[in-house]
Amino acid sequence: MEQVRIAKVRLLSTPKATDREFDYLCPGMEPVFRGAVVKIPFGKGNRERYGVVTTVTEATPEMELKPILQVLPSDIALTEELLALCDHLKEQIFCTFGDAARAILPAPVYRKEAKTLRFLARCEGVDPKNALAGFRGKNKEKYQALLDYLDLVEAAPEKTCRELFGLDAGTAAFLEKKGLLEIQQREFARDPMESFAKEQTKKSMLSPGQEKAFSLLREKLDADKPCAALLHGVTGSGKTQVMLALCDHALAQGKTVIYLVPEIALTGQSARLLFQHFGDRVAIIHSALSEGERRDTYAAIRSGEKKVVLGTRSAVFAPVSHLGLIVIDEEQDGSYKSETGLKYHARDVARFRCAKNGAMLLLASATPDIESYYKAKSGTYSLVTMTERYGSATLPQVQIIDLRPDLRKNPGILLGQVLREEIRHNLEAREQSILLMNRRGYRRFVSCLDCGSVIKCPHCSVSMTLHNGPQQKLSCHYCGYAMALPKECPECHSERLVPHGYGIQQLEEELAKEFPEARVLRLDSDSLSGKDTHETILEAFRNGEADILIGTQMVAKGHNFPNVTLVGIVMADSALYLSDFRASEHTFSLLTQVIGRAGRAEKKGRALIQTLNPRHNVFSQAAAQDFETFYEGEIALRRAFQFPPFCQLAVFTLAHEKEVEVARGAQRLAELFSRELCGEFSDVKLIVYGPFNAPVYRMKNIYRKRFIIKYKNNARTRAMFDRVLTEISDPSAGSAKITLDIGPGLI
DNA sequence: AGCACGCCGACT
DNA sequence: GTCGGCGTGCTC
Repeated sequence: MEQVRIAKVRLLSTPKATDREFDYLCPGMEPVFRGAVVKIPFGKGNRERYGVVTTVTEATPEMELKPILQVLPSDIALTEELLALCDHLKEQIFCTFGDAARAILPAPVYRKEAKTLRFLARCEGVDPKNALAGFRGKNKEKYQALLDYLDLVEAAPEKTCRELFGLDAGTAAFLEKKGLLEIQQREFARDPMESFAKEQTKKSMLSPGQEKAFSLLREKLDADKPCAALLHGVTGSGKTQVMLALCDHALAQGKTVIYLVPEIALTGQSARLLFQHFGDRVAIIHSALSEGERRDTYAAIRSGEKKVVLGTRSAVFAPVSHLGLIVIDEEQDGSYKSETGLKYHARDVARFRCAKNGAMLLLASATPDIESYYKAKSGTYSLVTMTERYGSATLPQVQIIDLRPDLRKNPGILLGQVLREEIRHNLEAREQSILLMNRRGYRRFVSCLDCGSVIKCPHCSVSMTLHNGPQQKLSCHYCGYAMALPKECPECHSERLVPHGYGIQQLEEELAKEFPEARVLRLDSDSLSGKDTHETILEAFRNGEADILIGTQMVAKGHNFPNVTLVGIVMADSALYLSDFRASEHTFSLLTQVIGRAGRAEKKGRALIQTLNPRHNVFSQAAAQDFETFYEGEIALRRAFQFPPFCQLAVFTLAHEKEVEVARGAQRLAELFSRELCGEFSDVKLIVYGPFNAPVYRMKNIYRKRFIIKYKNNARTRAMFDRVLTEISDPSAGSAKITLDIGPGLI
């Protein structure tokens, strides 16, 4: 037998069972090399699939091999470092090699779909009430539900409609032919950075405090060894200038830089400043890029044309060479953990890449993640602290207000006496105010006065949220299903349906009643529509077009409003009531950030925290911006109750549309855990909690149960997880789908 | 995951 | 009758 060139190929899109190497014949002419992306025939139908070459050998094939069809341009190919990253992610988060490779590669490499997205929309002049009069058959009800839904929401992505109403592939086309709905091709969003001027801003001088932090960090960077540092600075201490100076220093040494920002910040003012600072050298990566733009950006980074990559968490995969520095700004932000698809944490990917490249990882925050701060305290990271506010800005004066006396006088009120007076004062002084309302716990729902039932989403186990608009509408926060507010109770046909709970609309109404002359802007996901984006609303507020800005978390993040002198937190407790072990941490971080919005310029700021629980330490600690004390209390709790950083957390979730299948899978998984822990893996130390119903047990018609595991991350534990995952995927264990989330953001 | 092949219930 | 539903088994 003759020797031929054989490439070992791993598929880009594949389940666990085929996440291995397949042998293919190399074509005669084109060079095939490790890391190359190739198109190959796969399966009985020889369908074209994409894969990554891991090895090329000369050998005598033992069986008939199929040939590689095409080798993609070499500017796509994965570098050694990125190949190693794929292996690392497979090992650490139990994804497939291909899952990791797809997170790195731009989508057009492995998918050739249009850039458009299919939407279903209602047809002008179609009355859903009698549109289906001539129809018979079992699907009539589904079609009716779809048409009613489209009538209410105007248009929705086809995928959503299919999930909600269980439609099959041909239905949309069928109904379109009947003239009952319209199929639209919509473009993905445009690049929000396109309009940003590309002029470079002048460099600002560093203050003595900034200079000190900068030289400490520069020293670490210049050592050219893998290292990590945490830059902890109070809000307004000017961390950004320090980090930019460090980026400039790295660039001057011929190194490249990845600069990560939280999801919500990328369209904001601060991102624009970064963009302008780096000018032509920067490539920007975010979710709104079209696929073509993504491909071009990838090539520009890979070729070395762009030396800086600015973006949200996925930018951590950017194919830079000569990586010298990865910056993670607001490192405690939850958006660095991906909760869908590939469930990675950008910080972990960054640590791996820095270690491989002898680069520096720089984490920055005013309120670091407890786990990061622990690493800094215990020497894993260098800790650099900035304690002074930059320029003449001073910390706002903070009052903690007990709202209970106000509530006794006026049940249901949102603005207490003190906050009202402060708002009035600001209106008279022509200064601006921000009111923050935490979204969680602030939702309106509808229940029946007679039978007491709450109107629930037919696809999810949650109550529907009431929205006031031109028409009163109920919508589901989890699947997007919407319906008109019914006239009568679906259970008992009583007409006494009443709204409960408070929404941001109640706050708007209270303000309108108390301060009819005040101009109020609202920023939350409901208020965003075609022309009103985050950025336009914030810009309008910054320009003084309103006196009061009310909103959710969005108002707290990194915006600089020189004329804002009052910040009110309407109900500071709401995030504390979550069952998550990070609830205090998130509350501290949110309060600290929003308090920092007041009085950034020359004017002295005030902040008011309204609460039902004024003696809770987190409020006084956030008021004093005393992270150190907060941390000491929090880490003691984590140690006592064995939470991260003293152990790792993982969540196994079983999902299926049939409840019995989920129960069966959960029982089987429980058996597997106890079998392995008593048998082959008896040396593994871990604690299994569960099964529990997921916080939203049924979502989009899928039931979910889960297990929470506390464990130590080592090769033995990972081997055990792998064993359990393999066994549960066996058909005899049932058909429930299993997913594993390592280091969940929220539990 | 796709995609073949293969065996049963509704007409869209 | 036949189109299309999804169960089962395989992929160099």
